[in-house]
Amino acid sequence: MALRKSDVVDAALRFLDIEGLDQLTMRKLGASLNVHGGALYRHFPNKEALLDAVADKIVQDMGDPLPDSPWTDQVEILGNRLRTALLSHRDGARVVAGTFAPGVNTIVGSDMAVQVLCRAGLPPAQAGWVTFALFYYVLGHTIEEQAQRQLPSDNNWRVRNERLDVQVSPQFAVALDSLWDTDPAERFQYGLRVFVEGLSHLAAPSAQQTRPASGDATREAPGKRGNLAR
Amino acid sequence: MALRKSDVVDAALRFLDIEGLDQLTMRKLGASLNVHGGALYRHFPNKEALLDAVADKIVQDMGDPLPDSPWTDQVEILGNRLRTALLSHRDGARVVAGTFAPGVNTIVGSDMAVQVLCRAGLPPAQAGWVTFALFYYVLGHTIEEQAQRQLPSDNNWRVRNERLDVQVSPQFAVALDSLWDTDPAERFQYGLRVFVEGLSHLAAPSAQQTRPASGDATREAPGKRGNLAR
DNA sequence: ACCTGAACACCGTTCAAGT
DNA sequence: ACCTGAACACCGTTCAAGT
Repeated sequence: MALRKSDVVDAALRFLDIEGLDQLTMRKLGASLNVHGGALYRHFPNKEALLDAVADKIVQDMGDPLPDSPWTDQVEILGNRLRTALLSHRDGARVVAGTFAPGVNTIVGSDMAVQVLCRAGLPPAQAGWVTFALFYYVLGHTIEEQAQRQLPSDNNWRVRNERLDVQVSPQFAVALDSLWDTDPAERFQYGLRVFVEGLSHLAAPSAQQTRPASGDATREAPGKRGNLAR
Repeated sequence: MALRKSDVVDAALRFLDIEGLDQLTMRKLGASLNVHGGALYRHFPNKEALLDAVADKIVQDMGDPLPDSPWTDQVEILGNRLRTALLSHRDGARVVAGTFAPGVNTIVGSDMAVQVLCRAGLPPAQAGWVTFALFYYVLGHTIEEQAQRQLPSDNNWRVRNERLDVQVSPQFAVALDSLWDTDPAERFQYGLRVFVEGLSHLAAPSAQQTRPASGDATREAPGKRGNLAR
């Protein structure tokens, strides 16, 4: 039979979809390949390395060529691409979040994001920081999506919140409800757009400096955007 | 002696600072309280509930009153406050990220963020989405900060990247270096500002509509998602 | 009510021995 | 080279029994 690394990764992905990350143990994964758990250590030094390989396979399409669109669209495409990749396997987001050592696909994808952001006018260092920021947003959002998807419907924030008997503002109550009533994709899109909107103002020299680029946040003169308060 | 819940939480926080999350087991935590591991189940139904309580204690100051500043500053203050709270205990970010059931302090803090964003002009639902987006960013950034802090210096992305022998762009190489050369606080601040900048343009009706406020992102660039549609 | 002692049902990982 | 079988050193959790 002679198992290959890729066989183990494929089996792990299949196992993930059926049983979920919490059930994925070396013994059970081995059993799904008609092999003892210990045998997997011929192919991976430990479970972490195995999951790193699984994570990198999950994000394998991130580096696909981008359409020749405005950079704002390209950033949104990358964000959506990552979300789609994470959602395409059960607990995919948690697996990728737990990655310790980035793999080839992760690096290629990040590189692509950095380049898009540089073309948008960001210095390379800042492009890197922003790439991570976007990554964190997508990961966090998708982890929550996948957690919510597997939750019994009587076990949500709203209910918990009531049980804890905390006084919350009416706005917060509405906000909480919207987490359960609104399509996750729409929520995701909104956050992504906020980010891109901020970038388009900080990255473009012409539109820059509506606020100081650095310095103490508390220093700024009040009232600049006071007209928004209602 | 008669242990209280708060004694256990305090001991867990102390244990965390000394040994880290990976070493925190029920047996060892019990031992640090001169008690067997099983005894902790008189105070918490399971380890998860215990860690939830620890997480909520970590973010206990989030709801402190905010200065009467512009909402942009208030958002940045909340972000910095959360980061500071997470950094104040070893593996604090990972503990909070693993929270299943939000506690009182988490709810109060979120509520505060939602209200700030509503005053900025966002509808409550969107304010909630944005609050989560900010939360994800801070968590992700801080988890990475704390991971980096505990890493041997020969074990970073740059080195890994070379070992994997992936071709990366010169911009990406610079970006990677900056992750190790730049003060994490500065990187954090930058991402926060991008976010706030985006908000200040999406939340204010007057400054809005530099891009469509809603709609399908795919609409602007036809065919771009063909590779994602599985 | 709170804790001990001991067990149950697992883990990840290692390694001599087989093929 | 790859896998088995069995062990090692742990886990979280439960529960009768003690105090």
